[in-house]
Amino acid sequence: MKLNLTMQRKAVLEVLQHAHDHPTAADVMDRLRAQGNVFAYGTVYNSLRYLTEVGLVKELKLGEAASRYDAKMEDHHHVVCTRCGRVDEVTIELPAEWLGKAAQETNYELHHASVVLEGVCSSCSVQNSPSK
Amino acid sequence: MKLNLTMQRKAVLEVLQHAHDHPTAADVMDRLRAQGNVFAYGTVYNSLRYLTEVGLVKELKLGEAASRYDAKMEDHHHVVCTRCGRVDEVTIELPAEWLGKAAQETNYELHHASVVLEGVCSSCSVQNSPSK
DNA sequence: TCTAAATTTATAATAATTCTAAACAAGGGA
DNA sequence: TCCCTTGTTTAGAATTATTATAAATTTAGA
Repeated sequence: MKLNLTMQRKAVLEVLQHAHDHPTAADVMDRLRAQGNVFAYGTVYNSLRYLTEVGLVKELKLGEAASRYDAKMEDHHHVVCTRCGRVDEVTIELPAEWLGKAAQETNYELHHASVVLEGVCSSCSVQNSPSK
Repeated sequence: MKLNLTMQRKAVLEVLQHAHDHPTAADVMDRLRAQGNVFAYGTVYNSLRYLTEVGLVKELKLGEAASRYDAKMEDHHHVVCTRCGRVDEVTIELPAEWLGKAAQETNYELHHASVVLEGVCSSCSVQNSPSK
């Protein structure tokens, strides 16, 4: 099964590779449009699915409505700012020891771990606390 | 602001308290129906939101389409079986040291951490490996 | 070149959830 | 008690993200 990168798939991949954030499918669509590539919605979703399947991008489900996509393939975790919604990356790895304990507790054969942290990012915490 | 537990909210809460799994809104709806409580969908969602806001239940976003709800309030993490979709709990806590490093790396003020592990549960791994 | 398979497209469909407006209920004064 | 305000439930419409469908198009291989 060899890689079949059509021009639309290539364009989607490039958007993700040049992004320094974590765009949703709609974001990807917008950025393609901005550069003159008008594809059908289905094509963008299809491309994202294809690229995910062949392992060129990763789908992030961070508990928001929409999935985000990421071309950076090293395994990493994420922090979401509860004030502004910004998402940043956490590159340090979960201690193997902790994963071992979790596997033992649950009796699962673990394949993957994903941590979503929540907090307030530095720019939001500079502004005075919310009134609420 | 005092607690306002209407009978529908109470019924929803009770379903969650008696559940030993992690029901979705639709599951809650079904269980209510099964016991003769037919509420509007909006009401179930409303109740779940209210109960979450006052801190009696927790909304779990595990990367599936639908949110799951849980009346168990101690903080804990989850494992999802990639074969059968079953969800189990992980009660061990993330090492504070790791969280500290994450806070340092990201420069966030962290409030909450949620880990979603993926793997194969014991009953699925007993059955011979999938053909795929 | 011809054919079969894969892909794109536009659009319809689905699933989970929220919104809306009307009807209802409850509680606190006058 | 009656009235009024406020909050809640209800049914159904609306929204959002995503997937499915079917026709048209492209691609690759014989």
